[in-house]
Amino acid sequence: MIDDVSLEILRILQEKARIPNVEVSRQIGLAPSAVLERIRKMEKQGIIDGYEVRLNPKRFASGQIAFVRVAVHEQPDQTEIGNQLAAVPEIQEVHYIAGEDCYLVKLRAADADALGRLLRTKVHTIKGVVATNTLPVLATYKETARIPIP
Amino acid sequence: MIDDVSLEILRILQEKARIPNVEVSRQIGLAPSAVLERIRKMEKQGIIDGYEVRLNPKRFASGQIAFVRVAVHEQPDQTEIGNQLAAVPEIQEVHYIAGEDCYLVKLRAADADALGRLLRTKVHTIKGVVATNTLPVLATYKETARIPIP
DNA sequence: AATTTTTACAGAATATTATTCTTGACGATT
DNA sequence: AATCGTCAAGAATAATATTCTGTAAAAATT
Repeated sequence: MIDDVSLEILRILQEKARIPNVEVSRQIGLAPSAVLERIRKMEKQGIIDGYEVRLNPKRFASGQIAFVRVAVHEQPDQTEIGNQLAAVPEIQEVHYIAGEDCYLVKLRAADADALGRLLRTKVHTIKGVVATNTLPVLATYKETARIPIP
Repeated sequence: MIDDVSLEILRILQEKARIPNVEVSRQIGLAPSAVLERIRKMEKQGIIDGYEVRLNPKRFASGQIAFVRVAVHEQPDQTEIGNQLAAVPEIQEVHYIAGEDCYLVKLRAADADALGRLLRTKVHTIKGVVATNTLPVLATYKETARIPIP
């Protein structure tokens, strides 16, 4: 369904989206129209979700990262709580962890105060949920995630 | 140094990089040449690090996510270990955690075997380092990070 | 305060690229 | 063999990027 040529296109776009189509076609040795066709197809199929700018976290950091473990007490619907957490703009990632029966949430907050406020007003207000363990990040060596723009 | 107009440009590119420059200029009501000038400037300043394709993790997932806590025993140079972890291609993120004296590493592996092999061959071979706690992810509700292409 | 310097932006001209359309080749299906 | 669908090349046209020049406002310098 997705062949080596399309994978190669994805690899190129992963490094440098926003380069012209002809440049991609030159790199993989295909006509521009053919490459365009493949890209449009993957966009339609939902494989390609979009394109985004990669910001330098050291030059453009709005707040510090923290990982928060979120425990679930009552669980009427597991999926529902995940979606509610995902809806909080400050929360970058929501993962449900095997074995630990909790979510691991990655977020950004300006400082400790903002983090506390965020947990109180947007996390603990979700029914049956409590943040049990916060891991503030001191330094980041590699991060490919989207950085929120204020 | 970075004003509201540039922030607006970043917001647009965050949602949809790879839209034409003229479209950006239309949305913020500025001439294309002016927008281009601002973008090039931010690229030079290192605020913009690049552009990448956003892949749909549900449609295009190569392996499962896992978070691994990596403890540091000997520490000749803290930064050096962070960089060594960051150099492993399968590792998506490397964060140094306050208070816990460890790294929190996010990675992707095809299955449990591949995860074990990865830890044995590429993590434990780093001197003074040991993976203490692996949190396999069962479900992900939100993720903005880069997905590795096989 | 006057002058220079820098910065931001518009507008036009040219170079480059995107997009569409047509065509042909190849494989699979009937 | 005929038909269908897929894939890709090539040409033509539409759209866009990029560069250049000029101008006005803001900073910096004297």
